[in-house]
Amino acid sequence: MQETYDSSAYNPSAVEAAAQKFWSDTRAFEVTEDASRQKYYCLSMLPYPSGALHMGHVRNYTIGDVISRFARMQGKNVLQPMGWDAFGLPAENAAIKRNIPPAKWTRQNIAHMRAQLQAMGFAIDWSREFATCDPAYYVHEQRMFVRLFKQGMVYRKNSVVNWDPVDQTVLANEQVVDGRGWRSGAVVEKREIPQWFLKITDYAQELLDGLDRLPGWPDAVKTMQRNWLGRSEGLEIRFDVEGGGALEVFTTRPDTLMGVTYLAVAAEHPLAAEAAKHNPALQAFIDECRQGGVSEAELETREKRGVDTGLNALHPVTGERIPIWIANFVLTGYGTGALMAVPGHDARDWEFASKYDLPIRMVIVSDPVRDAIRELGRDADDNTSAMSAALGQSKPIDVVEPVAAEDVLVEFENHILTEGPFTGHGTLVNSGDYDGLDFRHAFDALAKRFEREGRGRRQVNWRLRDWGISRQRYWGCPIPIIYCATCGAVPVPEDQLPVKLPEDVAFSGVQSPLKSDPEWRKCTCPQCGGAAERETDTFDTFMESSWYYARYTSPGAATQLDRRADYWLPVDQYIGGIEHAILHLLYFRFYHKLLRDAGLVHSDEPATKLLCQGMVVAETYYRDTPDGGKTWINPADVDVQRDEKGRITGATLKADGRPVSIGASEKMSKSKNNGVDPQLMIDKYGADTVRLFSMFAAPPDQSLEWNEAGVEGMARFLRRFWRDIVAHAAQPDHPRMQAAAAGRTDPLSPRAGEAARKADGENTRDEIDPATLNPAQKTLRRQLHETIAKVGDDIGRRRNFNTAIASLMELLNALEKFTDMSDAGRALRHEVLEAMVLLLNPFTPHASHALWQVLGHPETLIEDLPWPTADPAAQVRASVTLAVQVNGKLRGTLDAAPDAPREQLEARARALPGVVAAVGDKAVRKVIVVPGKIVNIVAG
RNA sequence: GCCGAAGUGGCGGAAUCGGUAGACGCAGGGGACUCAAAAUCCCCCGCCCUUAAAAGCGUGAGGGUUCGAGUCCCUCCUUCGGCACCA
Repeated sequence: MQETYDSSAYNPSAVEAAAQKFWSDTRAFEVTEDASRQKYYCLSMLPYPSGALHMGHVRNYTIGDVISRFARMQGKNVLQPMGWDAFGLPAENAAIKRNIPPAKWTRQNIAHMRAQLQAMGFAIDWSREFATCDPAYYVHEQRMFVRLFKQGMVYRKNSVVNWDPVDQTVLANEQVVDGRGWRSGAVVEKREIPQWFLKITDYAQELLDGLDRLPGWPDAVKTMQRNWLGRSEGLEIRFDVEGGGALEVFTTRPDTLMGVTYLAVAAEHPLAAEAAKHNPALQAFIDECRQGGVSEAELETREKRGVDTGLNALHPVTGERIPIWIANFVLTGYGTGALMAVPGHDARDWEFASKYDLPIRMVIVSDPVRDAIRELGRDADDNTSAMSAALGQSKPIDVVEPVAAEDVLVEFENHILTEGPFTGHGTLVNSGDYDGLDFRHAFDALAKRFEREGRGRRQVNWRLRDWGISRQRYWGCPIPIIYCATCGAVPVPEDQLPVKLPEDVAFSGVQSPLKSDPEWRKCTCPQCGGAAERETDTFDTFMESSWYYARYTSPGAATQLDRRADYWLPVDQYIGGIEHAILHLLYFRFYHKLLRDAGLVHSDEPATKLLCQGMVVAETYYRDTPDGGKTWINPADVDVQRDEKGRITGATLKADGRPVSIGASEKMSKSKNNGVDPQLMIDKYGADTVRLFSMFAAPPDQSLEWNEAGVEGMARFLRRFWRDIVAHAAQPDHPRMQAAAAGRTDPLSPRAGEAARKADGENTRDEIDPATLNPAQKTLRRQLHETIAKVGDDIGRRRNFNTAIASLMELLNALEKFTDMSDAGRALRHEVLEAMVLLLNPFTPHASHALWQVLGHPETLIEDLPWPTADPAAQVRASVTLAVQVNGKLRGTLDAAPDAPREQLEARARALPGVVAAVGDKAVRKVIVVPGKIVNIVAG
């Protein structure tokens, strides 16, 4: 490479262009399978091409890039691919707003965002790139669907959606705001339509068990998935309905059966419709329940309400009549759509019963209450309590303090009736033959009884529901199904796939072009040859994002995957936002098992390690508007005022100098106008500075607050580092620079090279001899090797990039204080700077690419250089500082050899003036010595 | 409502296994350099009391365990993420 920039001052745009050109010219990051090397597949969640890169993307892909480059410097064969999650709702919205076909809008966005990713310098193998809207991609998805259809893994059933009665269209949950359509403002209705489902519940147990074999996944994600899957063991019990019919309910608490005081069914339950036939008030309530959206958050936060149907069920044990209510919190499609309510021992049932004055019956008692009852029951003559009698008490003995025991019981009962339910496990009371049993025994006894009577059975229930994959939208992958009047739903034959989505469409309204075009759907039945119609629904976009990771391994394959997948899979490190903890990551795991069962992959889980990064937030500023709203002002347009201690006292708009209000730090968004455009930051500071700040400002799993002053701090650090290296390399007689030049083959531009080329290079290749170093040199060298160890550990094991960068800053601070210009001093400085260039490379690859050359090396791919190794010998300390405490409070410190004996440490600690003063004339009762850490003297 | 996280100086954060709370950076104060500014460099910087030294207080709130708690346990508060059709 000839001189293209002046190396004396740091010029990010020239440095970055040169490095990127080198990577691109040498195809540095294109990889192939190599059985001789350890593979490393580092994957970041693929972006939705929304138009431009946002800070969340920058953060996500920088994390992936740091891990990828680090892994490659450790000698691994690293794959880091990129693609586009191209189908989805925003393209349809853009189409309506801008009058541009979704396909065109999407592909324009991809082109722009690809260029932005390249400007960030990510080490991506671009040869594997694809967009999920490419027919060459989704054809395999359609084939897989047909395969699953034939296996019986797919079925069609009615399911409820948000219906906008004005726009006559199905709305996404996101498009329902306060129960109304976002565009029309009409009150949304629930509507049932037939949809396709994938039997993810067949894999529920495996998805649950698999979590235990994912040590590299965050516990929070695994817990959320466990709870989402929601395995519960219980009984399904049939309640006969008075006058005919029956209701099936599922309960995990059969032990509370005798406490059932009402049953509740969903408004959509057939029994509700039956009861409402002659009851207008009931019908009105059912109609009311139809209003509003279908999201669980909306249903669960709604006020719990219900109406008595007037129908009664018969208790399966006592035959007692139990009222049946319709309740708006009973979800149809979960379990049986009906439940038994036990207000004494369930919080929601209790709330409902209190509101509608339904009876509350206590049938489970805690252990202390049980003991009190037994105490009372010892004297059966004096005791008429049904509960204690029921507990099977026998031998009458004198009760020492009957009043105290009675009080416990009364208090417990009162608490349930007035304060709230007892929801724990305990002992059954008021339960006839089952009195005195615990949860397990009651469960078993009732299960046996109902199984014998044919009235119920043990059952495992899951909260997880099957995956509804139909969407009533245009911009998605067409579902390859043909509807024939005689043959029913028939999958499209293999040789007719893909069913291509027409891309050149007018999309101005709310109706899908697939549905409004009478021609597209016309076809013939593959079975009988008669006239038939295509499915006009498309797949949920989670379908595409569930297997893209596997397709990256087999670019261009005619089949969905080929043998190359076996080399790369599973993913070694997956990185994405925590917002995907449940849905995407569960579908991703599910799909991998489907691929496995089709023989396409040979592992059980798609990714061994997972990192969920936090959001990118920024401060918000606003002014109140006369109509009570707020005008949000971008942080870039605001000046902040501070007092002499640096505290913020106010903010003003740059344009008019008048005050603006300061809001909270929130996720960057259009609505709060607090987004910072990564492109502006790259243009102003360079990609390396942007990368460095986004890794330094917070650990990856926490939210990151964007702060431009902080970005300037990173730019300062890089300029200092640059300047120090240039100054060091400019010393014409530098011994190590000569050594570096000796091994060099091509001419280099930086002026360090000029000096280096003049040197003869002889007698200069010696390593530093640690034995001859003076104390200051030893200290710096120790810090260097401690830093090497820490940076590797922080990146590789802890994934704490912020502390890795902090330790590199500390090392540079120490180096700048090290002014030793002897040969040994300069050689040591050279060792430090070379190591720092390599250690910083994952974060600032462009600067490292250039500075490596300034240090006298030929232009090379730094990722192919070995990661520095820490020398344990260099890290040995002659002495350590121990904290000395008296009663846990710090009273002094002392320096001692790391292996100093306990007695010596104790004696020296007790002699410290601060310790003497704190102990005073108190007796020393105990001394705790933790070698290398602390001495704590317990006195008093 | 349910599930999962997080709360530490003026700010972002550090403290990795229960062992000196505040590394590193930002902001701020003081100084050097400069005709001046920018850039750069040096010093200070948790709160409180104080001339100073020293003491005291301090990790959202309240309890607990421990020689010792930011870290472990219990209760509560606040904020954030998810809740199946946003991606």
